[in-house]
Amino acid sequence: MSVMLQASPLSGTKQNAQTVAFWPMIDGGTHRQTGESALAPLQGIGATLRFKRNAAVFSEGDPSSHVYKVVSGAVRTCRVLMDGRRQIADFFLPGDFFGLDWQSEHAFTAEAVSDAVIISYPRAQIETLGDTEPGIRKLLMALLCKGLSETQDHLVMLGRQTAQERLAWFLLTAMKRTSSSAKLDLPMSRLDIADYLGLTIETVSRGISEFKRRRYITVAGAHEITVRNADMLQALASGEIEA
Amino acid sequence: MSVMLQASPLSGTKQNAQTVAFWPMIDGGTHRQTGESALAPLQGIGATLRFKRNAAVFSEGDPSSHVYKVVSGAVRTCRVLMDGRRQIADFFLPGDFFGLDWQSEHAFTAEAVSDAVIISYPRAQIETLGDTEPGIRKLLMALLCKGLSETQDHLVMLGRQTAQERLAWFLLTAMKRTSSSAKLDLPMSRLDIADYLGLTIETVSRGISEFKRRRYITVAGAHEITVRNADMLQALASGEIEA
DNA sequence: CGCAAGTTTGACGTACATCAAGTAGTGTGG
DNA sequence: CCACACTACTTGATGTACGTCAAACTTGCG
Repeated sequence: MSVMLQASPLSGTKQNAQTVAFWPMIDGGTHRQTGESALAPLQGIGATLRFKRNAAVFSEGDPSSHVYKVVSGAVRTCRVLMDGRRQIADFFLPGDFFGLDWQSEHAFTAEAVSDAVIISYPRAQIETLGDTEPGIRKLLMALLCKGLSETQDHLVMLGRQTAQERLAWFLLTAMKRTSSSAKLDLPMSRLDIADYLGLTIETVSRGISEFKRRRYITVAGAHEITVRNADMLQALASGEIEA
Repeated sequence: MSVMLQASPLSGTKQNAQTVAFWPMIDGGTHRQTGESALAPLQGIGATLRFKRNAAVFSEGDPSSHVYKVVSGAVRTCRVLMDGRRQIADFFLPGDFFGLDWQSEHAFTAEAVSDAVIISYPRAQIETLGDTEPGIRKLLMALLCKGLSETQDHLVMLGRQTAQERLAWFLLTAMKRTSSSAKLDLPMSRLDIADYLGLTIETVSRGISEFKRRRYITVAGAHEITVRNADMLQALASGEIEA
């Protein structure tokens, strides 16, 4: 079982990629991906890695050698244009798989949003497993379909929604993902949210302040947001109601 | 073999879904999707359908019962918000497969951009074929990955590019898709382009006029655009150069 | 030919970006 | 525990790219 696959490119400390899971946990609970039963075959081929905040799990252009699963913390996939503009494609929370965009090379960079523990599965083994295990195949298909579907929703949002609508959509999506409790603990910064929604940090901040004023949400410490009126956010996000 | 699966919802004429392919053509040439060899198993399970311009192949919310392949003409997948705002997710040209977003229900509506001939394959049969034929499985996976990858590129464009950059990106993408000849015959209207790029029809038109002025392109009859300076378009699209 | 649909061009408005201060939070060392 | 610094977030003033409204022009089909 291989170790030391990754080193931390940003932080000066050297405590990355140190632990190997003997029996990596496969199922973190009831999360985004479908069909998470019958994953026993994945047991034993995963290595546990640790990443500090902002460390890269893989970079755009790297050969896509592994599939990853978040155990704790959070991960973002993003692309940075030459002049520094950045677009975040997705966030991944505990239980989520990522890195299966799978075109021989990664098209996006994956970074830890917060300190994170991640299991990596070698792509080659996943692929051969898929040939014999229909469950694995089904899972991969389901994950890809779900990813495509979510990316398409994201696309519509970026193409046609106003700043307020984007923000409402973001909060509702976050609720759905985190066991739909009204109390959200957002691991990402305002800048991350802005780059996910195709906005600036200032516009995100103003939007949140406006939602506070209208009592749609309450905020405690910038990363803890409680949704008080999901119906109004839903109406906003769907365009039933304007600004 | 079933016939009359679809009726034209828009046009008054009644000449839809009339032909059944005895041996449907599978490979329209060298097009977008990868691994188009070993598709013999698909032979014989496809039905040929005809659609008039703007007719729906399937609608958002319909059960996703089939996978489709464009034979001639072009197809768009789009979503319309309550107030009429529309976002086009993708265009499909001859040889392209679509409708495999495959989440039990279609998340987007598919419509013919121009009069089109399309082959439909029943999803159930595709799925059972996938269990026995590794080639089919690989193809589905490859198509999904390609779709995801392209959607992600689209996402970055919508989130972070200016109008001019979007337009340059669109023309370059169109070139790559249509055998990379410099002479493009765009089947879609300015409105379609606008809704694909997250812009208005006026902004698209102004952008094209500007490209004409700069001699990056020449235009004949609005649907025929010839790229004269792909390098400049590339520089614009990638952000090397501004407006 | 003649109309209708599609496209281009112009004048003007606005939502969001940019620039620029402030004001929390968060971690570190005394 | 507090002082300090640093980063993150908020708020305000101003600019601008693109949207909106409106009118001409072009194209293609009956």
